[in-house]
Parts: sequence; structure tokens; C-alpha cells
Amino acid sequence: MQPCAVVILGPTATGKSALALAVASRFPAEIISMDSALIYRGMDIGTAKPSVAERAQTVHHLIDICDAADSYSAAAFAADAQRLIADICARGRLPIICGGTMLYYKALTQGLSPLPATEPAVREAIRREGETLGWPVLHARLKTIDPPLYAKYAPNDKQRIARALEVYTQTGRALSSFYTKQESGCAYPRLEFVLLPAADRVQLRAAIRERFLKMLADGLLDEVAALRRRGDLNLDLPSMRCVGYRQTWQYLAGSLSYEAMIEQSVIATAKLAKHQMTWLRGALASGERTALTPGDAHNVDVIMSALKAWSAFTPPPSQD
RNA sequence: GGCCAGAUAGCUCAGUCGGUAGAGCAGGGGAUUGAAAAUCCCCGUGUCGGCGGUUCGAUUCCGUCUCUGGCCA
Repeated sequence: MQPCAVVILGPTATGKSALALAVASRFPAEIISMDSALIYRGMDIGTAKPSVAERAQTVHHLIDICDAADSYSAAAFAADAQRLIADICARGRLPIICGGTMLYYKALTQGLSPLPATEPAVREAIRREGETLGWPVLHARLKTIDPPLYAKYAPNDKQRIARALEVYTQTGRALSSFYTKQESGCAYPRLEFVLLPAADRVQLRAAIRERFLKMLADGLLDEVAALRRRGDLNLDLPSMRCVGYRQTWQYLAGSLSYEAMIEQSVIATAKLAKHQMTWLRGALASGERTALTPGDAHNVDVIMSALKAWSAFTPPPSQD
């Protein structure tokens, strides 16, 4: 069969992981997680990470690859995923890319311009300056350093302003000067599916609430307490800003009541889902993807028949 | 029962020295180039608790009623 990859996209709490596993149980496959939270070791319950049993049943990649004190990136994901897709296909198996971190998806499929990597010390110095002077002041510096991004960025968009200044500090060049027509993205053909939650968000919100309460019952408090006990983590880290972890941390630190922790977590998760929906609408509008309804038992069959159709397809002789 | 303070957007509140009102949060939409579960942008008509009174005009002043806190009995 011609190598290809299956992609399963969708907002949080729609059953992507379960669907990927269901496909993997019927087809020799390995799952590549496309999720900026599942990368962290020691963060299992709050991220709804696939269980040990599930991971024993099917090989999962890009899970538990990062310490909670460290950070990963879209570029690193794109490189890792490309490599894994090639490896898995070479083994004659099917890569299933499954997750909802849409910037990672974009980086993988469309590529990124080659940019210098982050220098933590430089980043920290800029962050400190931004906090004291105010981000609009740093934004104003872009006016001469990088006019295109000065025009593009909002005066309070600290993360992007900081990144632009960081690149300039490290290289003496404008961040936008590194932009190319974009590196080529993932070369493998893909069969893409999107899990779309019901239009009424009340239902999704209820599912989110139920899932968070289950996380608490499963020991989320203990998990976060253990992370706090390490002593080297704080709320500014990408890992501790994850939905649910941030609020649980605040509860354990005494700055949120138990009820508020639950409310805020549900709200943050719903916002995450909404945010992912915005990406998904764009992705759906610009390509060939199949929309699936969360919870529909036929979803596996839809994917299986798409795979079958793909296998039956005989590609024309290679041009090169 | 008496006194005092409140009653304004879904929530918490600001404000109008009388010309029908605006923040934060929530909610909706959108950006998204090595932190992305991040970061940021746009979207605000609501009997200003009810009923009367004064006034050209009341959410604002006055009276009264209702409700909610607190204090005193």
C-alpha cells in the first residue's frame, strides 16, 4: 500500500484518542500524539493522557518526552513528527496523528521558516523589561527594528513582541526577515478527519464538567501536589499553564476555593475548545477533510473505509 | 418591630452634582511562523427593584412598598 498518514483533529473532550485507538486495533498502526500537554511527564490525569494499558496496546509517540520544567515547540514537533511518520511508514505501518494542538498541525503540514532557536536568558531579560516598562514601549521599538511586525502585532501582545525582540537581540536581524515562503510541510499524503462537537455548546460544556470531576476523583489534586512539591516549578511555566493544572495549583496555593477551581477549570477548558474550533473552521474550509460526530460508533468504519479506498487507489508511475 | 446600608448587563460592581449608563469577569467571533492548553484583537439597550411625587425631563432628588445584608430590640 502507498504510505499515507491518518490525521484525527478535534477540540478537547471529543474522543480523539479513543477513536485513534479504535482504528489502531483494526489496522497495524502507531499513534503520534499532536498535543502540547501530553508531552509532559508526571502530568497524566489532568491531560487525559492515554492509560498505560492503552499505550501498551498501541505504540504512542510524543507522549512523556518532556520534563515539566522544560518547554517544547511547534518546530520541534514538526521535525519529530516528520521523522516518526517516515519511520512508521518504513515499518509498513500506519501513522495516526491525533491531537488538538493546531499550531503543531500547521507547523507539520505547512512548515515553518528556519528561525534561530530561543535563548532563555535573552527571553527572560526581555520579559523583565516588558513587565517594568510596559509592553507598548517594547512594541514601539519594533517600529524601527521590524516595521512589518510592528504593524502586525498588537501593543500588548507580549509573547510575539518578546519573540521578535529576542530574535533581533540574538541575531541583529528582524524576525520577519527570516520569513520565507515557508518550508515544505509533511510530504506524505494524509487522510484527515475532524471530530466536530454538537453545535450547542451546552452539551460540550457538560461533558467537560463531567470529565473534570472525574479527573478530581482520579487523583488530580495529588498529581498537582506532587508537581508543586518538586519546588522547581511555577505558574509561569508552559506546563503549569495547562488547563486544569493552573487552577488546581491555585487551589492548592490557597488562591482559589474548591468550587472556584472547578468553575475556572471548566471555563478554561471550554475556552480551549472554542479556540480549537476557530482553528478547525479554517482547516475545514481549506482542504479535504471528513467531519465526524463525536461519540458516533460508525466513526471507525468511516476511517477504515477511507483507508480501504486509499489502498485500492493505484497511483500513476512516479514522475521522478 | 426600629435604625442603617444596598438593589444598575448572565455575575461582581462603577457612575450619572437631574439630560435614559460602563468596567472586569462570563459569553460570541477572529488572529495565530521554535511557550500555542500560550499570547492577543473585536463585539455592551440594560423596564438602572416596583409604584407614586417634584421637574420641560428622574436611573439620579423626595415619598412609599418589596427584597437582601448588618446593627439594635
